[in-house]
Amino acid sequence: MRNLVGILKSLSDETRLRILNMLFGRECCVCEIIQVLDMSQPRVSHHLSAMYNAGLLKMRRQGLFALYSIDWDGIDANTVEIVRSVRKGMEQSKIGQDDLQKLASAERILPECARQT
Amino acid sequence: MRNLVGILKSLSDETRLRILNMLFGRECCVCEIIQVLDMSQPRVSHHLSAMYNAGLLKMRRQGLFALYSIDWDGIDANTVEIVRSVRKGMEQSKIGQDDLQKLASAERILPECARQT
DNA sequence: CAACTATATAATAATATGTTTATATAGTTA
DNA sequence: TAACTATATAAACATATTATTATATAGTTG
Repeated sequence: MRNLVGILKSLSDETRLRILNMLFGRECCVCEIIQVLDMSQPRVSHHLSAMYNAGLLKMRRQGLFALYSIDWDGIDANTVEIVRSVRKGMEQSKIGQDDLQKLASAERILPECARQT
Repeated sequence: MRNLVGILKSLSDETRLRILNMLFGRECCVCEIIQVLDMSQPRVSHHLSAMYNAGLLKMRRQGLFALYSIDWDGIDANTVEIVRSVRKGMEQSKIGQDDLQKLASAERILPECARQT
């Protein structure tokens, strides 16, 4: 049950639901999430850590990039159902739809890096 | 989506999951919940209000008693699924099982009232 | 290896949430 | 209606969560 509370806690935040929504579609790197949400890097990293620590996400490195995705194999059946419900909820929301739209054109570089190219 | 966050927030607390678990079985009055959880009356009332305000619970009065129950008709399909998952999670937990056991022998009187009988 | 990039972490400040204590209210009963 | 009971609410305090700012680290490239 402690675990269940932990999962629910890690999901009870708007920013985290938006991140999760992005990850339903595909693996994302931190800078893509930063661009879509238009939030500071530490803020995004912090929320990713929270979901990672709750056991919701997994991460792999690709060079400098940290690629996050949903850890479908690591979560139990109950959690899967909760996460699926969140997905449905986000699909119906304007902000969730907009985020996915933006994600489609996001790039794996920070705005600053883009300037220097 | 705001609503979804609200639902998840109202569920991301151990005490509230325990209360919800009790309400899966049947309508409960506040003093029964107080007895089972062994918590102060304002504390229990506060958590009930939180779930009530989130739209998860409904309440009816029976004399002095306030009877709370899950508002199955008031919550949307997605929320129903989340709540069902919570139920499964609680069924598997020791504390959830113990609470239901205690609830079976709880009475609609506060310990203080009992003494005076 | 020096400079750089993407990300993480620590420290701090801001905000929200939960708990307790005290008090109010709605309904009951003598 | 006065005393009582079950519950709600408000105020004050304690704790937890989130955001920001600053700094560290891991990996890359010249």
